[in-house]
Amino acid sequence: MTEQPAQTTTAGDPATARGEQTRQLIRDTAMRLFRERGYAQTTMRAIAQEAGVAVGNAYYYFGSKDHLIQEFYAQSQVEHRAAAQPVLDREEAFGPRLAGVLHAGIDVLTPSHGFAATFFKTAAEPTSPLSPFSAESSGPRQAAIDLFGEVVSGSTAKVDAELRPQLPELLWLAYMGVILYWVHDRSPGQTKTRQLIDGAVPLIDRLVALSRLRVLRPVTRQVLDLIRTLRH
Amino acid sequence: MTEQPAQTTTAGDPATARGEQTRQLIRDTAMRLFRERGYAQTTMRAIAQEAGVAVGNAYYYFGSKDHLIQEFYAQSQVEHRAAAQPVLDREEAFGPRLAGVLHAGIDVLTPSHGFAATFFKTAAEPTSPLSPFSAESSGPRQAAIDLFGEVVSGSTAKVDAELRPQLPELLWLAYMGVILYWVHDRSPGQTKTRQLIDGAVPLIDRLVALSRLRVLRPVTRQVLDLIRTLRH
DNA sequence: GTCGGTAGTTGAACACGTTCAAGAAGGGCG
DNA sequence: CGCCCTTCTTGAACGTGTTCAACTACCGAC
Repeated sequence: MTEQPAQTTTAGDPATARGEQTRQLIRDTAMRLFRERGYAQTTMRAIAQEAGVAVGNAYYYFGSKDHLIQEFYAQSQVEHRAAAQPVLDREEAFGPRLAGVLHAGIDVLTPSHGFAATFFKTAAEPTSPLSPFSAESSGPRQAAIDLFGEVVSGSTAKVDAELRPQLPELLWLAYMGVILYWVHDRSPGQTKTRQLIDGAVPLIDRLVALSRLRVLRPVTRQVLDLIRTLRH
Repeated sequence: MTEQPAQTTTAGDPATARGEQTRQLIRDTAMRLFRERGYAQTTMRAIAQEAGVAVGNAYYYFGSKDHLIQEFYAQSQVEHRAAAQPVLDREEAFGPRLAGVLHAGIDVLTPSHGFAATFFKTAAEPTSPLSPFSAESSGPRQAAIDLFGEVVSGSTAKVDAELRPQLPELLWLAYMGVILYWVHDRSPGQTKTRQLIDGAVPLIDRLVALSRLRVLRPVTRQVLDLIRTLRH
């Protein structure tokens, strides 16, 4: 129990929060138990007990059990960004960049497939702050969209001028689609999801290239108008 | 309490189930309360009390609170089929048929938008029997796919021979996408969803027509191969 | 040092979904 | 009528997520 002997503000940490250690302790314990037992099988009492705090204390830092998921969400986004860096440094063509970033996302999530699947249920609820479309998720979401922005901007691909500003968000949406498939993917090692990425990327690549063609201009515009309308 | 005076096997009903009345009573009560208060706010105790039975009795007929949703699911499918009939009788062209059937689906769901939204959360969980992709849902799902089969088969559209067998399921998938959007649609009267349908149908229509073009044949095949791979 | 206020912590209590052992109701058969 | 078996029904009890009034630890101000 009595660890952290003198506290001494572990150097560098701003004086912001006294209970920051507790917060991280609870978060890390929860993540570990989620991975070990799954989301539903991990009780708040178990988290509290393993972390050595009272159950009410967990609720001081996290509004609900679901909010612990958001923590996972944010953490995964950061890991995804890091895992994508080598790809962004190495690749120049649009297709390989996109494929690399998508694969990197799945790489990061793979160890959590078992419990991440069940948690996406909560993310799907529109009213939940956990929804990837919700205001509460706007931080990680924007970071993810920016990542796909880098996929485009750093590439040699020539993109239709009207499509360009929408493309990062569209790619993020495609990524959400990949994750939705991944969540339901019961093939060993989620091989099918990898096939989905490798199959879909060339199509997206071709589609993006085609969007500049004179003859397809009306269709491109029609699609973009529709998307603009549907955004809130 | 003491209604249904003599029982007398209300003529026509097969002698199958003694408690069929109770089952329907619980189901109807649950649906009403879901609509009135929302899913989360409706407790099993409330359902039982309003139906005039014990709480355990509800569990005799429905494995869980979630299973009551499946009842709603099946019921909606039947209503959708009925609402689509006039469209299928009236329209001949592929586009209007598809648009009509999609609109009919949303028509049926609209009164339940408030609570249906929150329930789709459960449907999104892959391990749940409620998932539209699950084995338990295969009945309603196949019925829905067949409905889109009628959209195609009854139309004057000429469809690529390779695409033809996959098309009904693809259209159903698109319908699932529409519902996903509808669930998140907070515009008054879900107007945006209607715009989505009206905007997407011409695109789908055009895409289906284009699939027959010689030059696009490789792409069509590539897409179809991918889809075949990804199906389980 | 002590006072006061904020931040952090506690665990009992609540409402909920769900389970289950016990019983009641119904009907076929001798 | 009495028996037995299946179907149906009951409500108390369990484990869960969550709340909250009370308490403690810390820290700056005087």
